This record gives sequence, structure tokens and C-alpha cells, in this order.
Amino acid sequence: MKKITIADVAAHANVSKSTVSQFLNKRYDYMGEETKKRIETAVTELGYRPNIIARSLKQKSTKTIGVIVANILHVFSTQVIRAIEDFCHESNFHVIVCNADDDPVKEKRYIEMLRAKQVDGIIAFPTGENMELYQGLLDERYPFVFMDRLVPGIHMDAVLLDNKRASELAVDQFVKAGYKKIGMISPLIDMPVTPRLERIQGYKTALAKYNLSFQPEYLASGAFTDMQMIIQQMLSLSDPPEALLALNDRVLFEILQYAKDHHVNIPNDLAIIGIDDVSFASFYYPTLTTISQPAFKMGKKAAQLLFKQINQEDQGTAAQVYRFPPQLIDRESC
Amino acid sequence: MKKITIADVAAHANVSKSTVSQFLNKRYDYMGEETKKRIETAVTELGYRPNIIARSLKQKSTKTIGVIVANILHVFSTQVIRAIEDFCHESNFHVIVCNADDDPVKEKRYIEMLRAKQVDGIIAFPTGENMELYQGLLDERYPFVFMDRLVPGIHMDAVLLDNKRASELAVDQFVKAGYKKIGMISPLIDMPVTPRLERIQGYKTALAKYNLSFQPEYLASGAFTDMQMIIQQMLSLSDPPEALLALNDRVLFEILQYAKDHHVNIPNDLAIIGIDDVSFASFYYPTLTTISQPAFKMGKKAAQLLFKQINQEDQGTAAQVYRFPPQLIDRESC
DNA sequence: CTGAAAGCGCTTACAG
DNA sequence: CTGAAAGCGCTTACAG
Repeated sequence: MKKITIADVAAHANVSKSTVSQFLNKRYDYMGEETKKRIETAVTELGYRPNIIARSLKQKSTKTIGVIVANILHVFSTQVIRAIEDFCHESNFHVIVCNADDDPVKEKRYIEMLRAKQVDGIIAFPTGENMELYQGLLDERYPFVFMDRLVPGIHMDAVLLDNKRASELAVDQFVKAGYKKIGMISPLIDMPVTPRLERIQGYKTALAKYNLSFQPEYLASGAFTDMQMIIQQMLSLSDPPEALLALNDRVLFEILQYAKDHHVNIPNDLAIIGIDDVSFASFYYPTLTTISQPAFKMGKKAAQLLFKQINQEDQGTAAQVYRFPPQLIDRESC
Repeated sequence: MKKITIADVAAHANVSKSTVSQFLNKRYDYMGEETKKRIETAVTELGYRPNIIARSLKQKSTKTIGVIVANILHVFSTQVIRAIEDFCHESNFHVIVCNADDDPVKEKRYIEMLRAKQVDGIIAFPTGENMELYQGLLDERYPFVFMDRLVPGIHMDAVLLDNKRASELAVDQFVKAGYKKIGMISPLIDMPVTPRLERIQGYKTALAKYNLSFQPEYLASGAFTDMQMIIQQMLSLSDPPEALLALNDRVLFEILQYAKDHHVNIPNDLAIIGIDDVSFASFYYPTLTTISQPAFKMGKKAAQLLFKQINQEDQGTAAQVYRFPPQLIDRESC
């Protein structure tokens, strides 16, 4: 079955390719009724389907953007992607999803491949390790938006949670409930990923606000494979924390697993707040106090920023970092 | 900043475009060392980046596939996408993700758009409502694989869970634990979606296997907004079920929410098994017995099948349905 | 061993 | 109101 092209339609309708093209692009300013109809029937009779690749080559726009996440298995990434996809759908754009797995080499490959594919722009959770690449993008004014993470020295549009505020909300809540010995558990800080850094910073600043001195033993980080041991160590201190802030959902899982396995009563033995609202927060025993991120709003904002760049509506405006407010969801674990 | 094309590289290296193209495609059969070097330096000096769109137009392959899921927010979809993406990555393919939201109109639009974009194939969770479209795809031998769902009458390659077996595993476990009054809750069956139909069928068959008569009042389905009420009704029967099978994770959430809100003790008042392993199963109170699906294996298989079709290695072989075995994860809720 | 030429399927100034 | 022609950036038989 031979592919039907615009030439076939033109022949079948007895007009030129140009006219068919005008018709398809709804530029019928001066087109005769008769001509329109002939083309229309030719299109349906032949089952013509335009080849957008050919159009893209000419128009230099593929109506496609790339989204590079660290890992699509993370709920936050999923929500961000969904928001971006919905936004793109309205403008008839498509999105190519890539998982960089926090690997700078993969990230670089993906960015280059996406550009070779002529995507109109990219939204990425940057690894932060491809400085020259990011700077090159910026110099070229290639449409690009950072999501969730910042890269020091690279002044790119970016959408982030107000991470410090997230930790502050948690500490506020702990203090309000009467806790003074407040610990925090973080994933491994193998690279300087913004949310981790800022949430830890926010935790320290919030403690200071209440004149609570920061205890280094109350802050631990490590790989998930070691996390049970890390939690064990912290809770075995001679003077252990009475409240624990989980830096993200994955850490929260580990803490809950530990509590379950070692019969730690929440919140009596240990109060808990997790950053990231989790699916089971409202029916866990006890229900879980969490700090949620407006993932959909953030994804939408990133898409809007990218489209502004693509449509060159950002001329003259400097790159900006947009901070979104976290929200405390007050339940029973604290 | 003008785009560098293959013509620029050719001029800079003092060779023809053909030769540059040969070089880029690593066909150096007869190429002089000297020539190679000249081209190589030209490429790096100019910072040349090939335009894959142009290549695609000529070669009639975009090295891109489309994946149409019902909703990327579902964990199962996410896992399937991740597996597909990983598989594609090895072959330097990219994936465009679309959410059809169980809307046949959206599904149709997406399939047409993806084809217009010349993707090399599509994997879809079909709505089941675009019969002519599916049949047309099949007639054209367009590379296409159904995921998670079947469409009666359309003989397309498909990858599914052995859904009946999933329900059977659950009923087996309930019976083993001494339960005879076994109910099941399902989402709304507004359209004949394979997993729902088959899981319900499997539940009935498994009951029969144990000579347990099927009680219509023990099987309920409805919208999630009504689900609390539906559960309430079932548990308020004069002779209510003592064990409940949740058709999927979303239903499980609703049952757990109900149990929490109404102080129903699991498993003493009510034993529960959910199809879909959930993130918190191992640290819930009690830990949750679940039936897991091998989502990654299923995604990979779908990608393999699609690639076989794309590479035309499926000539002469009839379309097949691949069934993957569910697995019981024995915990404490039953 | 390398190059000229045609062509992939569109769009778009321009001419008439 | 419509068409001929050039061109988007590649690849690929074919000639030499």
C-alpha cells in the first residue's frame, strides 16, 4: 500500500500541490468553493494523511518538546509530566519523555538526541553536572527550563518548590506540638541536588528560629539500602530525637518500615512529618502529617515558561526562578 | 546564529555532501584516511549537529514510537512506560507518551497525530471503542501492540496479565485462610475493559471451584466518588462478606479508607487482598496481602513485540496474546 | 575513492 | 484565484 502524498491528492483533484497545501492549512482566502470541494473529496477518497515530518523540515518546528526526568517512577515526576502533557495537548504539541537516572552522561546524550530530533524545547530535572552543555544552551537561547533543581551559575528559567519553607512548615508543626528534639533523614547526597540541600538548610534555619541548637547526630543521610541501619543508629542515641522529618516520600517509606519492624509507636514514641504527600497518608495508622508540593501547578508553569521561550515572548526578560509554596496537611503523625 | 548543515561541513572540509553523509553514517569502506580526518575536524570546528528530521524524511523511519496510556498517573502505566523507555533506549529509539484518559475521541486523535508524525509504531492501552481504526491499522500492518486490554474481534499482538488467575490466587488464599464469604469490589464498569471483566470472571470461577455459590450482593462496582457508600452497603448486609477482594489499587485505597474511618479491624473483621502490589503493603497495619503484576516484564515484552513488527520479523506469524502470571505476596491482611 | 543529481513530502514567496 | 519553482537538510543509487 503506497503512501498517499500531497501530489496524489493534487492529481486526483486536478489542482496543484500548492493549492492543496493552502487548503490543508486552512488558508482559503481566495480559494474557489468548487476547488475546495474537489480537494476535500480527494483527501477523503484517497485517505490522505499529511506527513508532519516533511512539514517540520520546512517549517523548522516539530511541535514536540522533550522532558527529561530523573526517574519516571517517582510520583512527583509523573505528576509533573502529566501536567506538561495536558498543557501541550491544548497546543497540539507532543512530549517525548526521557529518564536520565541522575546520570550526567545519559542526560547529555538525551539532550543531544532531542536537539538532533529538532524538538522545540526541553524541560529537564538537571543532574547539574553538564555545565558547558547548559551554558551552551543558554548562549544559543535554546528554549529550556529547569525543573525541581537549580544549577549554580546557570541563569535559566526554573520552577521549584520553596524547599526551605517546606522544612520550616514541618519544624513549625513539630514545635507547635511541643517537640524540641527534631531529627531529619535524607537520601544520599552524592551530588548537590537542590531540593535535598535546601530542605536540609531550611531545617537548620527553622531550628535556629526557635533557638533549638542543631545537633549533627540528628541529621543523617545515606543510600536507601543503608537506611534501616541509619535510622537505627539515630534512634539508638543516648538522647534520641522524638520527632523525625522525612526529606521525601522514599525516606518516609523507610522510616515507616522501621517503625513497623521495631514496634515504634507513631506519634507517641516518634512523631513524623514527611515532605511529599503520599497516597496512603489519609488511611495509615496513624494518618500521616505531610507537606505537599503543588506538582501539577509546577508542571504547568514549566510548560508555560517553555512556550514563552519558544514563541519568543521572553525577549529582554531575564531568566527567573519560580518558587511554589508547599502546604502542610495536618494529620495525626505529629 | 545560523544552523550548521551538512553543506557547511562539506564546504569546510572541501568534500561533497555525499562524502560527509557517508562519514556520518560510518560507511567508510573506501574512504581515505586524509578525507576522514578533514571531515572530522570540520564537524567539531563548526559544532555540526545532524538534523534527524531531514534524515527521517528520507529514510522513512523516525526512530520514535508512541505509547498511549489511559493515565500516566497510574503506577502500573508508569512502570510499563519505564520498561518500554529502557528497552527503546538501547536501540536509540525515543518514546512519545500520550494520555487518552479512556476517551475514544482523544485516543483517535492521538493515534492519528502519532501516525502523521511518522512514529514507527504504537503501544496502546486501547479504549476499545475505535473498532474501524484498529481494524484499519491491522489491515495496513501498521506496527501496533495492545497493552493490558484486548479488543474483541481485533487480532492484534497484545500483552496482558492473566487476570483470571489473579482473582483465583486471591480466592485460593481466602479459602485457605478459612473464609467462605468472599466479596469483591470493582471500579465502575462503564466500558468493557478487559482486566475488570476478567478479574470478575475469575472471581466467579474460583468460587465455583470451591463450591461456593456466587452471591450477587457480594459483588459491587461503582465510581470512586460513590465507593465509600458502596462498601458501606455491602458490609451492612444482614450476612456480610468476611473477606474482600479489591480489583485494583484504587479500590484497595477506598476499602482501607473505609476500614480506617469505621474502625473495621483487618483481618479480624474483614480480610483483604488487593490486586496490584502497593508501595506501603509491607509496612501497613496489618501488612497487606496483594497480587502483583510483572509490569516491567510486560512493558518490555510489548516493546519487543513492537520492534519485531517494525523490523518485519513477524512475517507470517499470527498475532498473539501474551499472558503474564500474577504473583501472590502473602502478608497479614488475609 | 569521491561527487553530481535526484528525491523524501511538504511550504511559501512570487508570478500571472 | 491558482500554479511553477525553489528549498528545508538529509541519503543514496549511480557514474566516473
